[in-house]
Amino acid sequence: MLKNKVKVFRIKNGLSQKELSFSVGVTRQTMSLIEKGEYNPTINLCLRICYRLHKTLNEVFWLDEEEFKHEESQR
Amino acid sequence: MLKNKVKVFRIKNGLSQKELSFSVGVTRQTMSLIEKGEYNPTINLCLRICYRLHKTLNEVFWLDEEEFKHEESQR
DNA sequence: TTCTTAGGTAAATTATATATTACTTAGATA
DNA sequence: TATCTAAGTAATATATAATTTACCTAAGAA
Repeated sequence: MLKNKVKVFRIKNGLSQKELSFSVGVTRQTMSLIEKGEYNPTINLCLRICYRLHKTLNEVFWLDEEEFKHEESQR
Repeated sequence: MLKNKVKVFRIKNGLSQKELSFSVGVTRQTMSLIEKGEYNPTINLCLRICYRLHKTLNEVFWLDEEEFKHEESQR
């Protein structure tokens, strides 16, 4: 399951959904769905969001799934 | 412009396109286009690729654009 | 020669990210 | 009472990520 901290970092940057979404070139509705975790955004958009929030991909997006909690399970 | 090091890390892990793509649940064609930088994959797929290659998002994907080379230009 | 693997690519299709429009609630303010 | 901003959400439409099928080249092995 895809997790993210967009909302937390957006508020820390003093931005509204409207401001952040305009700043990265998407609609407020899209940003709302991303924050709620109901979207699987493209990496390009994720990078634009991260740069705007002065954060890195690793800090903002991650997968929270059993299969990924044990990195050596495959291979 | 979206850049990535998928091909480099895939080879370092001793994987063919076929093996990596099957391992993360996409087709070989999709992986080929991602490696060539002609796709803007979803963050979920990027994360699965990274975990499979034992790398982080920050190590594999980034934007190479003028507007993102100067982080303080906006705001 | 033939056969297999690895990889590039193109066309058509499907799935889904994103946009558009619009309605809603809640809080702050005049 | 308005009126404004912020945010959630739903329906429909559009753009594009990803699939499917198929063809190609190159290299190595039988």
